[in-house]
Amino acid sequence: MGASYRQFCPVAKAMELLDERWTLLLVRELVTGSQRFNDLRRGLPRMSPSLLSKRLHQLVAAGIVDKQVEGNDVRYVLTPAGAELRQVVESVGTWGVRWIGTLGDEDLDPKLLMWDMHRNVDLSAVDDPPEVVHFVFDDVRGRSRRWWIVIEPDETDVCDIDPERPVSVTVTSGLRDLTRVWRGDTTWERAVRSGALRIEGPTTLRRAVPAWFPPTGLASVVRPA
Amino acid sequence: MGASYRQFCPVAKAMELLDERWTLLLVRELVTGSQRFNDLRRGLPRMSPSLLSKRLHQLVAAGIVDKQVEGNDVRYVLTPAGAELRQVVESVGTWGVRWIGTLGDEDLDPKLLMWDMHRNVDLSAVDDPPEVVHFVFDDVRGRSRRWWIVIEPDETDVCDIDPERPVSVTVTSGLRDLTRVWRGDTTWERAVRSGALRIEGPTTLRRAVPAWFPPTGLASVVRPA
DNA sequence: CGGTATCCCCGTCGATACTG
DNA sequence: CAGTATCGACGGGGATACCG
Repeated sequence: MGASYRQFCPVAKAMELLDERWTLLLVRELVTGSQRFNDLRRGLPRMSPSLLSKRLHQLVAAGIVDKQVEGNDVRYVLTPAGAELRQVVESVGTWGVRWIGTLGDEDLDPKLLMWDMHRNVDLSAVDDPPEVVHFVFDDVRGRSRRWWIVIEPDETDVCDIDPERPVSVTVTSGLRDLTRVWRGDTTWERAVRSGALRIEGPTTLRRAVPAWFPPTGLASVVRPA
Repeated sequence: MGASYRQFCPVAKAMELLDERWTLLLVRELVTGSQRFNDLRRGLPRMSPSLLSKRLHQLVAAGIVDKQVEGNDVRYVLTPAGAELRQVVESVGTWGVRWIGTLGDEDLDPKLLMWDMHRNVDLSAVDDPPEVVHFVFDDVRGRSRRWWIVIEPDETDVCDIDPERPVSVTVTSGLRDLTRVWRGDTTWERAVRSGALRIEGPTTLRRAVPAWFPPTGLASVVRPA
């Protein structure tokens, strides 16, 4: 646990927990719905497993997370106290999206982007699954250049190796461009229009893609003029 | 500035700034209205001046604070971006007051309590200033035992030495008891009724005291059942 | 899959003193 | 009042390897 501020103020008491590195991002993952250790890791790829383990213990000790073990199955679930941290995550995210527009190159991560997009696919918007969306980042070299998001009727997977299934649509762009679309800094439409992003495939499907990856909560936050 | 999380997520980008120790408490002070270096210090007594200086520089660099110098007069004022952090401070405080009820002895601080109370006096509720409220913490020894809050028509001061002015009301309690009242963990009325807190003076004034120190925003947050 | 164990470095923070 | 200077300790956390 972080050092005490020695203040009775509720903000101080809360921050003793929340100002530790990674803690609120872990809560964000839990709020998003991840419950398993390795799913949490995927959302926090730069966090070491030992630190993740430590933070989970701290959150359990603080009454924010409940560790539910059933045989081999381990799940970390937010308690009522933890669930209310959603308001904190949202207010922080809203502020961040409004006032920190600039992303450094080191903030861009294809794997993380694909992981986040795939878990937010709107299955109800996909008329005729399965669909396979192939992403190509034309400014990335190596294994992270090409990705496939496979949308089944009731689940979605992401692959970094060719699943060898018929591709419905191919999306080609710079990594930063798709990231900005996903964050809501711009729209699919504007990105396509400007040439930053290309969608290839049958017209109906091309038009449907944006609906499969709908703006998440923070993406629709109004930006300052 | 804190280390990068290497994530495009707005929550991560925001927390790179906000998860550093003391930062959000400093923002809280600015949101509360303090603008001068030494006033900020009073609200953050355990923060070293060099660290306060460093954090202010960081906030200025981040576009959250504007340093306004006019001759000898230096003021730190929130920018529009900084002002919007009020939502973050409030959501964190709301969560804290609801889910972290337990205060350690080390969280209690008479000087900080008096500083916070004196700056939140509701002058409009004081019918016939000046009034002098004398506080006695019967479980504290030494210089921090006795305090005076002097309410003038248009300003309020706090003293730890006898101002030698006629005392209107004397409030006697344990340090924890008054802290809990001020935080809204209990009410003036309940504290008096239980005997934890004693108010002495003319009846009219005794009855008026709670209105002079009205519950601040967080104090009125509903607690979980 | 679901974690522990270890190890060491580097940076933060705290304390204190001091200046214009 | 409004800060800067210095300095040392400590421990957080990053990396990596490993276990059940």
